[in-house]
Amino acid sequence: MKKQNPLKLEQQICFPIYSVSRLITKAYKPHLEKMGLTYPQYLVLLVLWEHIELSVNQIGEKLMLNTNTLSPLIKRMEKTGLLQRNRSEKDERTVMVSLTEKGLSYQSEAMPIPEKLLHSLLSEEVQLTEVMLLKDTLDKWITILSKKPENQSNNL
Amino acid sequence: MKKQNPLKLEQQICFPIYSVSRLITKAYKPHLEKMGLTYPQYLVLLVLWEHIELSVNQIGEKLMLNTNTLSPLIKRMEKTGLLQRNRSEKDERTVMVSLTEKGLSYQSEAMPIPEKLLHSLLSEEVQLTEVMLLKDTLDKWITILSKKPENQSNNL
DNA sequence: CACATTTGCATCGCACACGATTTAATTTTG
DNA sequence: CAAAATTAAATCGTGTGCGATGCAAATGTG
Repeated sequence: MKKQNPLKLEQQICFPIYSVSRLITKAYKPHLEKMGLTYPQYLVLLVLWEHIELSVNQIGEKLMLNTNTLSPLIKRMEKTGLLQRNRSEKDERTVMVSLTEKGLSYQSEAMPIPEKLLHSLLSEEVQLTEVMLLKDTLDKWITILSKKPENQSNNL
Repeated sequence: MKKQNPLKLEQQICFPIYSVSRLITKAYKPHLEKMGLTYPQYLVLLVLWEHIELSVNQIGEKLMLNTNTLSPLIKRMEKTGLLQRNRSEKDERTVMVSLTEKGLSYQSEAMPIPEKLLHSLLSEEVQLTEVMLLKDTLDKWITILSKKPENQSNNL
């Protein structure tokens, strides 16, 4: 009933999450590279399709990424013409990011991707309810895991 | 009942997995860096604690990583004295990897980590059964997702 | 209002991931 | 057995993640 050896790879919860995360990124790849996108770039587009304009920090909050990751990523996206960066007039420190026509236009092409991938996953083995349940569980975990970053001594 | 906009970040299953994966890695970090380990290095140790000796490819199969990721990673671990690399005598192409005394000795120190992190996650909100269920689901997904790598047109 | 602190972004360094290519050793085939 | 094909690692280039640091603008404080 109890775990015999907590260090056995098969018994760890961390490894499946790590692997599935990479496998899903890999599944997105063929669809995204038609648009010249990487998976994190696609995530940035997702939030910008929902918001006309966001600062680098605001994008970072939504994706839980810091500027040290986002700054170069956004600059690469600017270089490929997906978005534009503008210093805020109110606060010169802030860089506001907004999509170009090209970035906006990719929305229609990207729209069917998640559904398509979900469909190819669904089968007798995997029901939609299971996917929804998984998502609910993970969302809850995100809340818990991102809550205690300062409690270094005992956090997960 | 149905998804209204499949491109909404909150409705995507991919993003929670991606985020939880990174959050878990972050949770491991303070424990692992006491030993000077990164998370992928810890994974390599996990499989080598279960097997006296493995080739680079065999480690890659278990962790689903290719040699272009593993070769430098393993070399870094060799440099820090965790393991040794030896060309196989039977097949000069194969590099056999085995732990040093130091690499073996880290097992006892690493043993309590997964349990400790699991414990800090468990609460009224998160029951052990939920964790087990999540793991079962993810394991099933790994099987499905890693099955059709050549079917590029329609895979997830 | 001067000065210390905070904030937003960028940069640097390091360690993955991973597609693509290279090199060397082994196996297959004619 | 020699040439072709396959295989195991390594290498290269690009793009993340992320801790640490730097810098300039904004804010707080006396």
